[in-house]
Amino acid sequence: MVTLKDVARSVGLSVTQVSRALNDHSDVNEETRRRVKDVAGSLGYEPNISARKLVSGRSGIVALVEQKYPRFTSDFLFFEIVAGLSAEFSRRGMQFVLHLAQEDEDIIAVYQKLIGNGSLDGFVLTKSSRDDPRIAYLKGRKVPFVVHGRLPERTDYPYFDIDNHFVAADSVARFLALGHRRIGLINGIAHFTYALARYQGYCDTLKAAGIEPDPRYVRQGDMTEEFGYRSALEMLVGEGEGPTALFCSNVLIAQGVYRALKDMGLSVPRDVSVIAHDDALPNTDPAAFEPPLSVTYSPLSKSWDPLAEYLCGAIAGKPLDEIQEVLRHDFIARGSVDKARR
Amino acid sequence: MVTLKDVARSVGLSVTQVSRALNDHSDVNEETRRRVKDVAGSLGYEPNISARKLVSGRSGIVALVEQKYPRFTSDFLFFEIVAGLSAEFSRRGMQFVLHLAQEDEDIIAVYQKLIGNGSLDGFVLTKSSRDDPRIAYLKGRKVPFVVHGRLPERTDYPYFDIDNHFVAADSVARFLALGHRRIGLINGIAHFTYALARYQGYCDTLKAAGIEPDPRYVRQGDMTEEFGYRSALEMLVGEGEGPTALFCSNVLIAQGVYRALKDMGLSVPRDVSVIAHDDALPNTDPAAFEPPLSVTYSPLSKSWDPLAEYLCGAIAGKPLDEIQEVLRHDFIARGSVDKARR
DNA sequence: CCGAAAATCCGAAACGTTTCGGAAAGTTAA
DNA sequence: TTAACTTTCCGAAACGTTTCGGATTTTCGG
Repeated sequence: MVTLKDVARSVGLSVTQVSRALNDHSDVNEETRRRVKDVAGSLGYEPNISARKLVSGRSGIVALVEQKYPRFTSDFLFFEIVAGLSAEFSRRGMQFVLHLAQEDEDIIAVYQKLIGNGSLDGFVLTKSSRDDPRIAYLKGRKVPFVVHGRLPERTDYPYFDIDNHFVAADSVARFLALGHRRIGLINGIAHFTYALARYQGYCDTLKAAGIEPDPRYVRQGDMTEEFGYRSALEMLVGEGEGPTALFCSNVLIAQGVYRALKDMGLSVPRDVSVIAHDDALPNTDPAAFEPPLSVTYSPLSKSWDPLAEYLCGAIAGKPLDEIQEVLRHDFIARGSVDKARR
Repeated sequence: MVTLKDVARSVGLSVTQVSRALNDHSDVNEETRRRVKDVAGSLGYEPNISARKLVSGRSGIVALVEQKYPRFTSDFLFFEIVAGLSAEFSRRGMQFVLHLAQEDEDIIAVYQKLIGNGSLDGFVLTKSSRDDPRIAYLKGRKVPFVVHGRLPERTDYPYFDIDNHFVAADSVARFLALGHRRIGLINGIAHFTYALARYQGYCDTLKAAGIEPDPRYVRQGDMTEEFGYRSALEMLVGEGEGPTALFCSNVLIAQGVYRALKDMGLSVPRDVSVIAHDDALPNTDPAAFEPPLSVTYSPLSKSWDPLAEYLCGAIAGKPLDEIQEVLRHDFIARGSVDKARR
């Protein structure tokens, strides 16, 4: 292994000055700096992260901790996250690693251990849930982190999120404007913050229009095609009148909804109008739907850059208001929404 | 952060002795060891891995380095690997992390950097390919690693592999025994060692039976359902006689083959016999095929334990012959194979 | 040409752990 | 009682880096 000492000897300087040169400190001659970097490069020097972390507290490594769950290995959304974040941190000269915790482990204990280990600079948290214990814990230990999502009850930490309340509110408002009164919601699992916010947006907008949300028109669960199919079937098959408009929390659900409607001989948008939220994931193209699906559009892939940026900011000690952001979606009108007929 | 010094002060011993107690060295009183561990536990002490690695060379962290590729986020096989390895290393008190390299990075440079960083104890390599440059490099730098697979031309490193030559040879031999002469192979991408070995097994067995392998009956590519479908179609639709038996390198391919045969009005096993290799991945159950699919059975999930074990062995400096293994598959006969009729 | 300021450099300490060599106390054999 | 072990402990050095404080040289205004 080639160390600072080797470089120093080879370039005829002290270890101190070599370190300062490589780290772009101010008091080193420009010509010297160049020479040092050249020599270090040709020697194949790589700073020993353990040593660096030990003395400076910085390792340049951040982690995403994920706990295994049953659907884990088929959750391609998750790997989209890993790939995206990895690229962004890499671009910033940092290392991003995935630490997979076991199903039976206490997640807080895992963080505790990793922090105690002292080789990470910070964490990215995804899938924030109501009363997320991780946030309270990390905040308490003063470890830098950034959250993909945000909690309704506290926001004193770095985060990047889309305006999920508005995602649902916007869609519902559009339905209302077209005369729909029986509007349904097929949402994600209730304890995730994004699902919660969408549910709130859904309820608030209906209430503001003088409509009491009807629990028969609301389903919350795993956002799969199958779940969308089942939910739509249940809502429309039961006695009483089914919804004339449906908001789906992702495109997969909408896929299931389309299939269910087809199976029942109903048509989009004549019988039922549909809007879905589109994360712009690969393998799902709402424009290819028949008819093309109108969406609230907010590519997940736009999150990786700010998430990385804000975590780096948090590590660098930036003030909170510079490392928080809520983004609004775009609405893309296609052919799946029409005025109410029933 | 609570350090060894804190524990030492709290328990009234020297830092040295506390360290030795926690690491189960011999020259510490049993009663003392217990006391030390109690105190360390109640103080929430976690050894600082950076410091440990610096002095002892051991961090307890191993990594899997994967380079991004187009299908990455939908490659659930890969995440099966990550999940499996993670669990096994965790069980051994080690940490397993995933480092995702970018598409445009030179993979050797990535390893070079990670090694220079000096915070990892070793690597797991998957998807070994012909003349895999990673193996030569790691071997040269004397960094511990274990390979999932093995190279035909060199085997002087720790590995775990199944007998891929025999996987194909066994299947082909069974076809031959039933009178088949025109036997096809739908394989994985040619430069991966497992695909290469299976191709060899396929050719060798045919030749031993006096049959010259016919390139029209061989396809090598991405192991997807689509690829299986296309390949079967091409082989059977072209002029001349198509194969009467097909060996598929995984169950997805076989799925495609079944669909192609159905589309062409051919039946399994009357018109074409089919055997596939079954890694026993979730979401694919060969017994549920119509007719049930006969397979060479070798669950991928059995690899994680030996891979972890052998990498730990390599780190501990065990001799090579204790950390190499080639496993043979089981053949499971179901309803997709019959004697040749054409 | 002098003194001060700026530019450039360096030695030594520190981070938290493991380990080497040895010390002190207790035990056993003669 | 003494010599030789055993058992149990400890001080100090080392790993490779960053950083604090100061030292040395160069530059420049007057």
